[in-house]
Order: sequence, then structure tokens, then C-alpha cells
Amino acid sequence: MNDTQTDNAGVLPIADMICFSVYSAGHAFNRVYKPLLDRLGVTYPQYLVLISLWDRDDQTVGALGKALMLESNTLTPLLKRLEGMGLVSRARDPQDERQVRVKLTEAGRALRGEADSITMCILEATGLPIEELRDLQTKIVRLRDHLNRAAA
Amino acid sequence: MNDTQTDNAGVLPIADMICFSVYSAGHAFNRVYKPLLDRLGVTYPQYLVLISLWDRDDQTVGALGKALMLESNTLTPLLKRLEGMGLVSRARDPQDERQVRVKLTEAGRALRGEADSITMCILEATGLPIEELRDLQTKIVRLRDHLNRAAA
DNA sequence: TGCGATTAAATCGTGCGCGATTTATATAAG
DNA sequence: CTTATATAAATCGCGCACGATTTAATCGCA
Repeated sequence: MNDTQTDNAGVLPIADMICFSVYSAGHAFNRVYKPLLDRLGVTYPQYLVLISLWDRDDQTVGALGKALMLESNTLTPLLKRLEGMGLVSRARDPQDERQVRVKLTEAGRALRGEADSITMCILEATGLPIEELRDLQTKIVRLRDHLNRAAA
Repeated sequence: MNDTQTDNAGVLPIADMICFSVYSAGHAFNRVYKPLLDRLGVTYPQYLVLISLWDRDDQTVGALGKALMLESNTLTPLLKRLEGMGLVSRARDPQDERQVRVKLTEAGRALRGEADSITMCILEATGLPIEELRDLQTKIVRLRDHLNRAAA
């Protein structure tokens, strides 16, 4: 026991905690994405919404929330910002007025052309080969799904 | 090409993006931590500060920021909240008045007793064996450090 | 048909995270 | 010494996240 201060039995140093690794890795991704997304004028969560709509246009707030694992209290103001920028439109579904359908505008579709180069920059920045990233991705998803099941 | 809408060449579905896995795994950790930390009355970032101080008391804002990879604009208000709760004290260093030294109060030290059971709950919630978590942790740290180096 | 229960978004308040800037102190160079 | 530079923290503004609540529309069922 040669700790500088106290008996550390039990409590891991922060650097060794997997939750902190995930937490700080999220911040690190943001730092890499920021300058790339600044050129599009969108934030990272906004970019995720665009990706989701590029894949499937005309989704409800709820469907977007399910895909991104976010609630309407997060998405509603974010979508209003995207609408304000002219990248998406929001309108009540006439078939079910409770739902709001989100669609890409022409400007929103146009940004899709930038996505591939951004992805390449990110892959480059990870410094890891693609197979390793895929493997890591699979493991993190498994971890996340376990956590979400435990939280429910 | 049997996509419902468009030609998806190049843009991965969100679910397959490693950045999104990390992003959503961070949220998942928070969801598991929330009810555990609520009983202590602290948030997850505040808890990280406490862990850092339990390991080494009497740190400057800058040192905490380095450990947690956060800036003073994030830490200062957070530390003021911890001070308001009576868990830490903040005081200018007489040797260098630019620096603020953060120390645990008796109440702050007392919370340390709860930490082990929280860690056990989290490990349990991951649903993964300890060796696998350690391996995953190492890989995520490597990814994070690559990203931070690329962002710099 | 009517009315309670359910569902979908939106609203509100709090606490991060961070870019940009400011304030205050310390250090270095002439 | 004094002035320029560097460093540490704080301040300000904005955009997430999310718990709790509210509003509005639909569904279930007698």
C-alpha cells in the first residue's frame, strides 16, 4: 500500500473505468467531427438525424427517437433547428394527428454528398483498421444493449 | 439495390457506425448510473470528480480537467454545485493565485463508502465477464487516444 | 355514442460540454 | 523595474439529454 493518500481498495482509478472510457471516447469523437460538421452547419446529433433520413425519408419523431435512442424532449427542439435551417420539414400526419412526420428538403438531401468524405476522415482519425473497428463496434453495441436492458 | 428509397452507396446505416455505438453506449451508462447516483444526490460527471478526489485529494481545476478531459468552462460550474452541496471546498492556491485547489469535505469523503456497491451494480449491468470488459476498455481507450490525437 | 386509457409530441427546468472571450496572476525579457 | 507574454480559471451563449409534466389525438370498450 504505497498510495499517496488513502487506502484505495475497491474504487478503481477513473482511467480504468470502462464507463469513463466510453464517456471520454464520445467526447473525442465529437472533437473530430466538429470541424467537419461545422462546414455543413450542423451538430453531431443533427447529423445523425440527417443520416437517418438519408437512409429513410419521411419518418415520425418517434421513429427517429427509436433509431437514435433519444426522446421527443431532445428531438423536438433539435428538429425545429434543422427546420429553421431549411434542411427538413415537420408536419402533422393527416392520418394520425398525434404524429409529426419529418422529411428532408432539397437542401437537406443535397448535404448527403458530403457524408462519405466525412466518414473517411473519421475512419482515418480512429487510427484503426476497418476490421478492428467493426469488431469493436459489435462489442460496444452488445455492451450498450445489456446496459439498456438492465436500466429498463 | 432493393432499398426502399435511395441509393445508399457509401453512407452506413446509423446502427453500424462506431461513433453512434459509443454515443449511445454513453447514454446507456448514464441510464444505469442515474438511479444509483440519485441516492447520493450527484450526477455522473460530478461522481467522476469525486472518484478523482477520492484517489487524490486537493487537486487544481486544471488537474481535474486533465484527468476527466474536460475544460474549466465545464468544471467550474460543476465544482460550484459540488461546493454548494457541501461535498468539496474550492480555494485559490496562496502559492499561485491563478490556481483553484479543490478538496473533499468530510461529507465528500463519507460518500466514498457507497462507491463499491455502485461499481458492482454497473459491472453486473454490463452483462459481460470482467476479462472481456477489461479487454474492451483497453481497446476503447486506444480508439479515444487516436481520436484525440487526430483532433489536436 | 361516449368516455376513460393510451399514445405522440411538445414544454419546462436542470446540468452538462464546449467555443470564444475575459479577468487575474505569474513569468520572461529588455 | 516594467512591460509583453503566458497561464489558470471564470464567464457567457448555445445545443444537447432527460425527468416530469402537459396537450392533443386516438383507441378500447361498454
